[in-house]
Order: sequence, then C-alpha cells, then structure tokens
Amino acid sequence: MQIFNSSGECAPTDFSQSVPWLAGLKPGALAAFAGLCQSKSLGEGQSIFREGAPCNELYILESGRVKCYRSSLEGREQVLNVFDRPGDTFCIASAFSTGRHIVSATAVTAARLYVLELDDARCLAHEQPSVMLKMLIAAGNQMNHLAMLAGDLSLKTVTARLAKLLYERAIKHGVRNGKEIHLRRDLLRQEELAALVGTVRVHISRALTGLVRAGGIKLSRQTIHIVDLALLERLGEER
Amino acid sequence: MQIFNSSGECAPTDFSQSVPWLAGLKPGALAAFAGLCQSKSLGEGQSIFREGAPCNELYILESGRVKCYRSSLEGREQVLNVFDRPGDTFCIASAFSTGRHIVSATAVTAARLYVLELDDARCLAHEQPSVMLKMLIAAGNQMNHLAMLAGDLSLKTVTARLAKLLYERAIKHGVRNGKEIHLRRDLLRQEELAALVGTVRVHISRALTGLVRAGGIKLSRQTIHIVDLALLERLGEER
DNA sequence: CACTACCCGTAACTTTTGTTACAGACAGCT
DNA sequence: AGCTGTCTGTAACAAAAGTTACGGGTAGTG
Repeated sequence: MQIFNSSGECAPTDFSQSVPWLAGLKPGALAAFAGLCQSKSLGEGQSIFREGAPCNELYILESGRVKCYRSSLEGREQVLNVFDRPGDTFCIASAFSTGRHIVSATAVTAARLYVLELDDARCLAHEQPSVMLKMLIAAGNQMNHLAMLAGDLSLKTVTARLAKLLYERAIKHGVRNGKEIHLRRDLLRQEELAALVGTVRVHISRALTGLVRAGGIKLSRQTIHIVDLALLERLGEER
Repeated sequence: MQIFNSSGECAPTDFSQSVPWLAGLKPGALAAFAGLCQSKSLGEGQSIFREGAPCNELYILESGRVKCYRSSLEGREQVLNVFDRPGDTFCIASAFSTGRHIVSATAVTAARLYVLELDDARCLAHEQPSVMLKMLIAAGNQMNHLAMLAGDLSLKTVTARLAKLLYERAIKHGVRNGKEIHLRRDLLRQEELAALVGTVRVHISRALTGLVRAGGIKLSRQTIHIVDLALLERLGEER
C-alpha cells in the first residue's frame, strides 16, 4: 500500500473534461469554481476521512474509485456507496447537515479528488443555482441507493442481495448472457463482495456456489460468468 | 380507518406558521411559493404513494405523521423514515433523481400535506437558492439517517438497534431517567417497533424483556419507563 | 357488564447467518 | 522451480433471527 499525497489549486480546464455535471456552467463561473477547489491525490487504500471526524469539505471524484462505509467494532464493514465515475460527488450528506462524518471513506484504487471547502460550496450554492440543482440530484441518487440498501438488508436474504448485486453490475457494464465479470480486475475479492452485500466472506462463497447450482452463473478462476441474467434478476427480487 | 381527502390552493399565511424553513423568505416569494402548493388532507392509514409509481411531486408536512417504508412480498415492512415535524419535506430523493418512487409512504396518523409539483420545485430552485439550500440540508439529514440505518441493519444485533431506537426517542423527547415513553399514545405497537428496527414482532417482545433484565427499562401497560439512559446508549453502540 | 378484537408474552422449532478451522489453488517473487 | 502469502471452498459448529402457535390481558363496544 503506497501512500502519497499532493495538493494544489487546479485549472479550470481540468473540470470541463472530468466533471460532466459542470458542463452547463459559463466559463467565468467555471473559473471561479476551479479557483475554489483543491486537487488531491490518494494512494490505494488511503483513508479520506473517518466516521466521527468533523466535516467541512465536499469531494468530487476526478479519477479512481472510492468507497464509503461504516464499520463495526469487531472489524466488519458495510459498504454504503461506491464512487467510480469522474464527477461523482460525495459527502453531500454530512457536508450539508451534521457537520460530522457519519461514514468513513477510503480510496479503493489510487485516486484523484477535487476538494471544495464547505463554506465555498455554500456560497456557490447561492450564486449558481444550477450547480446546486445538480448536487440535489446527486444527493437524490445516493439517497435512493441507500433506501434500497437498507430495505434489502432487512427484507432480503444474502443470496438474493448477491444475485441483485451481480445483476446490477452486469447491467451497468453491459454484460449479457455468456459474458463474464472480471473479479480480480475490479478488485472484487470475496471479502469485498461481502462488505457490499452486508455479510461475511464465507457466506459469499456458499451463496456463489448456490447461484452456480441454480444455473445463474459459472465460476472460474478470477471471473464470474453470467449464464442467466433473467434468473439473477428474479432471484434478486424475491426474498 | 377513515379515508377522506380534500385539496385546494393554500394561503401564504399557512406557511409562515407551519414550515419553519421558509421563515427567511421575503413575503413576495412566500406568496409565490404558496401559490404553487396544493394542500391535501389524509386519513389515518391512507397511502400517499407506493413503490414503483411515477413521482412528480414533492411533499411538505403540515401536520400529522408520515412513514416511508419498503415492504417485502411476504408483507414484512422496513420503515426508512418517519416524518412528524411540521415542515418536514420528503420524497426529495425520487423527485430529484429517478422520477419513480423507490419507497412507499403512508400517513400513520391523520395528516395534512402541502404538495408541490416537481416542475415548480425545480423552478423554485433556480429562483430561490436559499430554499434549495434548505432542501439540500433536509436531503443531507435524511441521507445520514439512511446511512446509519443501513450500517446498523448489517452490523448490529436487533437488541442493539432497539436500544438505540429507545435512546434516540428518549433524547428527542427530552426524557431522562425515571420518565417514560407512552407507546400507545405514540402509536407504537410492537409491530411498529419491529418495522422501525428491521425485525419481526416476536423478536421485539424478547428484546424488550432482555432490556428489562439488563436494567435499561421497565415495562408497564402502555409505557416504557427509561431506567438507565446511559446503559441504553451503550447497548445501542456496541454490537 | 359481558363480549370481542386486538395486542402482548412466552415457548418450541426452523432457518438463516456468523464463527472457526483447515486444506487446496493461485499469483508473485527470488 | 520452489517458496510464500493471499484468496477460495468446504465443513462443522454456534448464535442470531424468523415462524408458528397459543393463552392471557386490556381496551373498546354494544
């Protein structure tokens, strides 16, 4: 695990390429925005912030992958959100409400972030309603995801949640029957799957072979082959 | 269960009293806002919207209590949010992202709502950044709640979640050691507690007597007496 | 007051989930 | 190739959560 860290003001041109939702902004406003942002590099596995710490920044992903999670005293982890598309904005919740982080965030891969001071974000909100609206939409998406997650955690079985996860991943990457999901390439060890689905590693192993027997997937070395997407969807919806 | 329903435009004066977060608005803006809102009455138990339905409104609570929840095919229910303070705004997530409801909402008690068309809400966002900011804060609070809930569902035991619920309720109502929580008055049957905590009725019964034995609470007819608030807090934090 | 419907406590049982342990497979390294 | 550390599959066990059933209390109703 490398740790390296650099920061500095960033140029407006960076944004236009890597933050889609700023596209509609006038050049002047964009420059102003850029002037407020710090750029930050993170090494793989590096912590961004931890549960309980005071929060006065907003983060915009430039590249890489970041996870937000909560963890128990015993060391189990529940991933709440994964951000991997440039422009993904996180920490909206804490930033605009409590002032304290309620989750932890870590760079899963090496990553680059734009960091926006909270006070500046609030100013921006007043001056650029369209930006604010984008943030509200982002917040909405994340809320939806969390609402689904919470519901599923309480109402669905581990196998169903896993099937759903695989189904959604397949859809997201445009994978159809017969294609595969590269686990290793996506940094998805069973441990990671477990944290996403809300269980422990061993159970993932069992559930995966369960899905194999059901005919939804096939397993080989580092990949999961999607055999029957419709079946996965169905299994993910029932309990 | 009575069902009655009425609606019509509402006067600006309503707002100033029942929606605290509109306080800072200029009279003109307030009037404009009021003009956009419909008022709606709901009977106890009446459904407001259901999971999967298209969503093009935003709701502001005037009075009463509303729950947002997801339910399984077998009929179990996971409550995600409860809104009971005038001015509480819900459905922000669906409104500003997917356009489809991802949860269901029902009036727990008789209730009155202001209903704002989504298009109008978006306009409002542009014209009244301060309103938008308030919404973002509301969204932030709700996200925080959901993140906590999801984490707790996966990482904590039922008893811990229940202890935490009781602790938070006590704090919210300013209840100290020796005081009580009126269940019946708050419409909290064990069935409700179960849906809040993410389990089944029977388990709540067991967990409650567990908390009694631990010395955190005492039970009598329709009330829970808080015996040791600090203990409840502790039990709610550990696993 | 008596009846009824609903709610709660408890118990026995089943299913699901988490824990511990261990051996085989694989990847990366020297 | 051989070594090492990490990841995976399996099994046996323990704990937590869900299911079904039932009797007893209480509030509300006629």
